[in-house]
Amino acid sequence: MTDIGSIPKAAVFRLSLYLRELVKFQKTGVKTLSSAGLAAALGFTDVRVRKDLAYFGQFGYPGVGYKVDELIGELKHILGTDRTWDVVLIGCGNLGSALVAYKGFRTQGFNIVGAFDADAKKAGKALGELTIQPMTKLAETVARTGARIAMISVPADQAQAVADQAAGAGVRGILNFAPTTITTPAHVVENSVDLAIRLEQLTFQLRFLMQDSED
Amino acid sequence: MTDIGSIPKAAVFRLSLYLRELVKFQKTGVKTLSSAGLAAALGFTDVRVRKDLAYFGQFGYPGVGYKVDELIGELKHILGTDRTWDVVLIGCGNLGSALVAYKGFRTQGFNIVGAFDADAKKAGKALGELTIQPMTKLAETVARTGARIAMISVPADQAQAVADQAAGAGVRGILNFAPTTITTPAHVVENSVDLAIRLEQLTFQLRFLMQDSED
DNA sequence: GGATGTGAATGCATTCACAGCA
DNA sequence: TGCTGTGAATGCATTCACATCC
Repeated sequence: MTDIGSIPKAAVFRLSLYLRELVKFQKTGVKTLSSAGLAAALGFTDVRVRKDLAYFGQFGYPGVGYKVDELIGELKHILGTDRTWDVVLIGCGNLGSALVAYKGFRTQGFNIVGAFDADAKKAGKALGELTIQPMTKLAETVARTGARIAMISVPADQAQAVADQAAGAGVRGILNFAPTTITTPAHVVENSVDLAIRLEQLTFQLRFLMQDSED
Repeated sequence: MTDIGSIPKAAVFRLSLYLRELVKFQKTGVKTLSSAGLAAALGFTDVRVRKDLAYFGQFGYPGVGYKVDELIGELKHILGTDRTWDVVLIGCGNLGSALVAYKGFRTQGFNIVGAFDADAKKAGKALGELTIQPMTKLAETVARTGARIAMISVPADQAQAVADQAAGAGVRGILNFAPTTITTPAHVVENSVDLAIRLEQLTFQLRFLMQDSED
């Protein structure tokens, strides 16, 4: 197996973009696609596509290109989405509710199998097809379902405590939507998505674009 | 004004993390902070913090560190959040509803001033304190409010059309939550957030961490 | 001919080492 | 002494040029 340390993180991210785009091509009946064709759809160069794929193996056919079905299978295998992943959600506020209802997870093989909230008053209430459970039930659900991923959408000041509980319950990957930095043990992978920061990055670019820099 | 082209994108992103962390320090009454102190809170090195800040100016005091209040002001100015930004939301499904309700935007100075949906049946319905409007009203609202940012949370197959309409209406920045690549004119900045891809990146790391690689 | 795959060169971000200031 | 700010060195990602194969 390829050494994960030698692979640029950016390349792995682009792999997901390639997969997303390939599925679109597949739906329109395209059977075979060149690196240049895939690159054009994403605004990249053909070399970048080939170099990214080359980190993981040789999937193409010289003179022909890539077989769409085949490459989709390979990318799913590499990214780990050739199987289903059970996920628990912690934090059932506005964002958490949207995450449960978001259909895009299911189609990618992510299955939310439990919803939890620290607020005891929420326990027992319905959230989509799930019933909100108190945090005391987290470990039990993780053990029973084998869920290895937690999505955290709690207020910033609770995020670290909740992450600790998730790690303690046996979760191995955390997607953190709380607007704060959290730390996890070495055997738990953590990724953060801060929506406000994403807007902030946009305003930075906008200030230059709009030349209203009054210094 | 600093040349935006010479500044690493990653550095700008970290600026947002610094700001977020500084506000936390401010709340606990910290008046002065060294680059090492700020770095430790985020798991970075002190040099990285200083180098990132140095792209934009000299904000520190040798032998002392950085004055928390002052640096917060500088970072907000750099990032463009020393003012309020009006934002329109396009796509009032689950995710869109959560975005409207998300309090984190308001506290960073982002104000959602209009909610739009292509589905005519949704027009007139309430969404938080807003009333959902048909897309035909988009240009008018953008012109009236001066909103320069659009958040797009529509299905993938509508995203490009909606982005075109937003650009046509005078929007200059787009935060795209639809799981697809969209293109915009040169004078419109675009950033994408694909929630499923974020999970996918996590499973990639997990497969290696959990050593269940069956090749 | 038309495409992939890859060593070599380039360019960019990070880290190192230290000058300079309070 | 303690800390910031920065030129120089390193390391990493991207691009270039081309060997290779259908």
